[in-house]
Amino acid sequence: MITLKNLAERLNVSISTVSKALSDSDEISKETISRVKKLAGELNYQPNRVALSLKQNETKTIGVIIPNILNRFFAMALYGIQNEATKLGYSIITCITNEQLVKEQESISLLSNGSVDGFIIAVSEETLMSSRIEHLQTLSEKRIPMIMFDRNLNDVECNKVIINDFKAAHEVTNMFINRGKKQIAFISTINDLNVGALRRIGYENAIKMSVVPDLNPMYLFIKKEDDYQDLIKKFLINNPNIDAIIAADNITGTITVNVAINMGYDIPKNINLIGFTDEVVSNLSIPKLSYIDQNAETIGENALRLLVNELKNKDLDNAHSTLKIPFKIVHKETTRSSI
Amino acid sequence: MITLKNLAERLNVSISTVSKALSDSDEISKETISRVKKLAGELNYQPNRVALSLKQNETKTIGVIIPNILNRFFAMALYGIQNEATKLGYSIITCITNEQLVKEQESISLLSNGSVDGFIIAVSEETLMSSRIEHLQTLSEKRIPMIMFDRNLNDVECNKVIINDFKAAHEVTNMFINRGKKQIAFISTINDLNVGALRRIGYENAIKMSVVPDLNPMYLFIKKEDDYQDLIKKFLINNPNIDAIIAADNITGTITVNVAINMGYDIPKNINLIGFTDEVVSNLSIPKLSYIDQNAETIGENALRLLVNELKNKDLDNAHSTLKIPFKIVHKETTRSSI
DNA sequence: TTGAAAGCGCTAACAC
DNA sequence: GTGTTAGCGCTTTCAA
Repeated sequence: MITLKNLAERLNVSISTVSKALSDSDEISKETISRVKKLAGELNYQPNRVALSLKQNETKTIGVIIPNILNRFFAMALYGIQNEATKLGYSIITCITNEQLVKEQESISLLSNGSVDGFIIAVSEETLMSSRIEHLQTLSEKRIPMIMFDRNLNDVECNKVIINDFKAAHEVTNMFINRGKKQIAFISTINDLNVGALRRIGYENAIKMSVVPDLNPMYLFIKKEDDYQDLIKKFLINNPNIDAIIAADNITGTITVNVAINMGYDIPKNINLIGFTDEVVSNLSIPKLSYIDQNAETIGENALRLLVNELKNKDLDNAHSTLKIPFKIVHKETTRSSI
Repeated sequence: MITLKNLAERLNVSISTVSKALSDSDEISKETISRVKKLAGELNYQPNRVALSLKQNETKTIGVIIPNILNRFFAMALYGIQNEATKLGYSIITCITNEQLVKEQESISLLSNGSVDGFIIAVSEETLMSSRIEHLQTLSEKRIPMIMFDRNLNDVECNKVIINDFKAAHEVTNMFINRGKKQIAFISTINDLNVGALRRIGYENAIKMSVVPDLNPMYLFIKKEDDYQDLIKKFLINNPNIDAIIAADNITGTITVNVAINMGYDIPKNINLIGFTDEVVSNLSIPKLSYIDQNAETIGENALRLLVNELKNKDLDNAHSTLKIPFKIVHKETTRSSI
């Protein structure tokens, strides 16, 4: 690793001269500047980031804590965060908590020793369920900025980014009602998560507010360890008149299409279907699954932008708010109007 | 952020005394040690990582460069890397190159200024195709240790981790041959990648070496931008006697099952199918796709372990080698013996 | 048993 | 226009 000192020695000038020359200081003569820059170029000098961080008391690095990288939503959010970070000159240290509170606590504690300037966090399922939030409050106390996204905790004071899950579910439910669907079911593997709950409530609310008579909510709640295909099949057998399904997570929609087709249903003629997922997953079923796009990448980008903003205005003590990113309903084949 | 200096002032001792006390130096009296530790505990002192890094000339951070986080293989590998890193006391800075050479160059250049102690890299498609490897050679010159995995370049001298893709494809092809299959097809969206090529060659080789007469390779090569469902359907129509299929990537296997079922095929009776993918994807089709598990997590873990090993023995100039992680053939429903 | 000082690589206020 | 110095937080050698 080549340092300012190395350059200074070779050029027979002082370290500070080199430093100033490299930053085009007008204290330094044109000639010296070009000599310095020439050598720096030749030797491929790069300022040592660690020394800079120590000096400036900022690392230009952000800690990203996510529960599960195999979940496409988080993977895409991470991609958005990463991209925006690069643009703004930041690096990302990622920690995957695997939905465990302990790992989340460890990661945050590990990184809040000056390793990062701030955090972007989607908390683990365990954290949501247990409401253990001391590790997050510690960050506030230490005045380390943090943004939460997707999995938000009301009791933690910070800026947050989500999509309007309630509205999304509400809207598609109403769409089904307007299409004259009478038995609209709701399938979820994530009822324990707040996003899962919001989607469920949006659905429920639309059903209950409807003026259509005899409209009742129908649920299939699945646990992570269950056999999805099996439970969905049984659910369809037990409820043969279902004519629309909303899948609250990013995978059961696809599985439901496959199961229903396999049972001989004609989709979308017999059943309209929509999931909360994305383009790639949509292509994994025949017919292709319609979906509510959660704009994960946009969520990530916005989370990062908000955080960098906070870092730049650390002195100002702004009030916290929650940014709602618009969702997008993408009609593929499972909601083709059968009229 | 609370520092040694803070502690020293409060305790009316010198900074070095505090430092030594915290590391249980026997130069310091028991009493001082306990006083120091008590206060440090109360104030929740954590040594500043940046200062430590500068002093020790190591960051305990590793740069991980991967092409695409939405690819489950890389996501799982990252998870393995991350986990093992935490165990060994390292952090991970992730860069996603989105399969672009430029981003790969930028990421590496950005991080090779002392930000990380070493790299774990799966190069981008563009890098593979263009064979532009200066940015990787720079790392060797700078003596920054690096491990490559999955996407390996022969011209880059470093330790590498892969699965034996050739053998895996060879083995399943032979399995199909032994089952009496006569028209064994190979579908791939990744023929441009070396893993893709290795799988193809393993398949070809098994076909060619076979003593069964009239056995010929049959290919469907798909481009990323193509409509997968459509091309696969046409392929099946044009080759109605296919009785076995190997899907070289982690997604076309599932799509092929769905397309074939949709066309009225009975699987696995008419066609045996296997993909290079994982458990979760396997569950997205009916019948469930059999697959070759690439042990992505294990690959990641091993890559990290190798790298840390190198970091610990930076002086020793070991020869480089390629570690082959065993694959696992997981028989689900699409290879159920139809006999 | 404790403290002073140097130094990791860098910037910046302040001399000269 | 250039150099000296101090200091970011830490460890470690050497001195007291």
